[in-house]
Amino acid sequence: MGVTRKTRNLELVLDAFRNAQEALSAQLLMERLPADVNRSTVYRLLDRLEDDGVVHSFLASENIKFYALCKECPPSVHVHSHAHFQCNSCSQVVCLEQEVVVPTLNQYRVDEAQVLLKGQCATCMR
Amino acid sequence: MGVTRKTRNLELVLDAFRNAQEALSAQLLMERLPADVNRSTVYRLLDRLEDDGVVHSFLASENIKFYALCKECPPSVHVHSHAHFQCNSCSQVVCLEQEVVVPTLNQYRVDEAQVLLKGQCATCMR
DNA sequence: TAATTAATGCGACTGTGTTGCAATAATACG
DNA sequence: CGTATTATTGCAACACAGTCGCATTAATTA
Repeated sequence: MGVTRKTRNLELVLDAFRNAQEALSAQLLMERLPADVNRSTVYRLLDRLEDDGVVHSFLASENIKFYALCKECPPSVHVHSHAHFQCNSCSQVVCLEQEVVVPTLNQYRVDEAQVLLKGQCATCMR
Repeated sequence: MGVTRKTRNLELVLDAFRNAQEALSAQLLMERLPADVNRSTVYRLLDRLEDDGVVHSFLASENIKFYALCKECPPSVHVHSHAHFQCNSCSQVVCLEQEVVVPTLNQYRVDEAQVLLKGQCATCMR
């Protein structure tokens, strides 16, 4: 079950995502929120927002879960096979536009694909 | 720096991987080792084996790192863009043969691609 | 065989994320 | 508006993967 009540914390989290160009981990998100927002609350909000299809999540380096707003995802076909890029130097994560061609497998039914590309971002390359 | 000495624990770990059809997390690996093999030792062996290019690692669900033997990877071009599949029901992880077509990006230099496909394996589908 | 040093075991410690529970506050309804 | 309902919150404790320092053990070297 997802978000049903409009609370201060919910608004703060949504604003943080709207203002962010990149994907955010719970940790990064909390750094952008007032210090008095509870850690558990943040995790619970992220869960609910994901249930509602408002954000999607994926794992990046160091076993850190990142979240980003779902922009052009048709909620019906909510598969998220688009790729994410993480810079090995600054650790920043961005959502890419590209959909990834998921190989067809005859032994498995693929419901979801997580693609994380890693390398150097433009800023860290120069 | 990687593995240099041939120890009992090293042999046990390598045997476990050779006998496994699927990829193993540190946890799963430890279940297949004698109980007296220390947890830290397992993690350190995995690190060394990865440094040496003997195994490769990737993240699966629940923030768990999985490891598998590198079979046909040319050590020179050690990029590991091949996909992995994880069953949402039994959580088993396998290495797939398929290489994934990595999209070319002009703003980023991609050094590595991690592709995790999720769904149902043949056993869990019936 | 002795010296060197990689590997190990242990225990304590991170850091991410979860949970139970009581208190608080957003909504629904009269 | 005032009250009842219940979603949300804060807190503290917890779970778990993985790391680290350090003293001990054991594989290799000479």
